Amino acid sequence: MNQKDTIPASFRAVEDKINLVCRRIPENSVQNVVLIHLVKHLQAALHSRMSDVLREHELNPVSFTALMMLFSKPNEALNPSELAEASGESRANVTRICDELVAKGLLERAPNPDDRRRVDLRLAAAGDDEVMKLLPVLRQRVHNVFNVLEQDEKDQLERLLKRVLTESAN
Amino acid sequence: MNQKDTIPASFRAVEDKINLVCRRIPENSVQNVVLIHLVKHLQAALHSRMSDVLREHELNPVSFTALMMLFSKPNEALNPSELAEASGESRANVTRICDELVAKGLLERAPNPDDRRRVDLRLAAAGDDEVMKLLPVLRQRVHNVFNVLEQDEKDQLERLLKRVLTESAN
DNA sequence: ACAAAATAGTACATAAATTAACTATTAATT
DNA sequence: AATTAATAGTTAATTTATGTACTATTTTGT
Repeated sequence: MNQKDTIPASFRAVEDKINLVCRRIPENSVQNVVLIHLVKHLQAALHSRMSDVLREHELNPVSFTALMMLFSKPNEALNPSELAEASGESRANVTRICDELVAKGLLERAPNPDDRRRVDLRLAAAGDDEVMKLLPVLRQRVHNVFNVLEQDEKDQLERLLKRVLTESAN
Repeated sequence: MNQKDTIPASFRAVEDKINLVCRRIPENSVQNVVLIHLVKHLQAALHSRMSDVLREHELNPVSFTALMMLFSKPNEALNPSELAEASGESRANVTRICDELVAKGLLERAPNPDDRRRVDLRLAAAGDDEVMKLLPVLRQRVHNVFNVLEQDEKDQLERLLKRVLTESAN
């Protein structure tokens, strides 16, 4: 059976048009363009699922990721530059997100004792609770979509994505 | 050799923290969370690369995608709902993007003769030219990042992404 | 034939993110 | 020691996107 049949109907419209575009300009690789759009659509679907869960808690995927990254090291601070790198956001965006999370009582900022350029960020107890509460729901409603794949397929997907990311991130 | 070594340094920070999070809540699958973040980071890297090319032409990835989808069928109109589906954007966003593209002279709107709810969208000649000009540059600077993979690896990546997208898009 | 449901597209208030510039501070260079 | 370069974080203007509600129109159901 052609595995390519198992795609959402909405992506078929995307793929059909990419096929036609690449007929008009044959030097393009249909497959490369399809892959780009697959990544975009999958990211949007994952983002949407996360948003649906987090909206009720007045959070969004970016602010939740920030909390989760701080949750990883409850006894250490991160600074905004580290958080920017860990969450894939710009430093300006991290400032904005931290403003919101501090206002919600989920995160605490403090001056760094050793370097006055730096700010120490720590999860507040309420933030820790929020992550504890939300991660199981996210596992059910978002993370588990990957369980449609077998273990060896997940391993392969991870390797392939990492190689493309390495190539594209410089 | 461990293929997982070939990741950008910036993603190592992500993966390290995900590992620590999943030590605190062991029911989570490190790999599923890693996969979600891989997709997010890859999408951001691809988006950034596209933006770098398109910015000089006062376009962005979403407006270019709209042009490209119309470019696929130069002799037929699309309506905003079809374009929304083809580009993975909301109908409200498509209205906004079309406003911009009409203002730039790259796209034309007309009433649909058969159905007064509908609008016909067509590429203007200038839009056609823009796509012709930009696709080769995008191929060089964006699409070709996937050429780090062998053909069978691209096939596998496509299949796996489609299966996860099918699972997550409903 | 008429009413109800659904679709199409837009408007607008609000949310989210980017970009460039800035000040303060530390690190590196001379 | 002094100067230059780099880093850290923020600000604010601008860009991009969402969510909800709306009107107009067509389709569906009775």
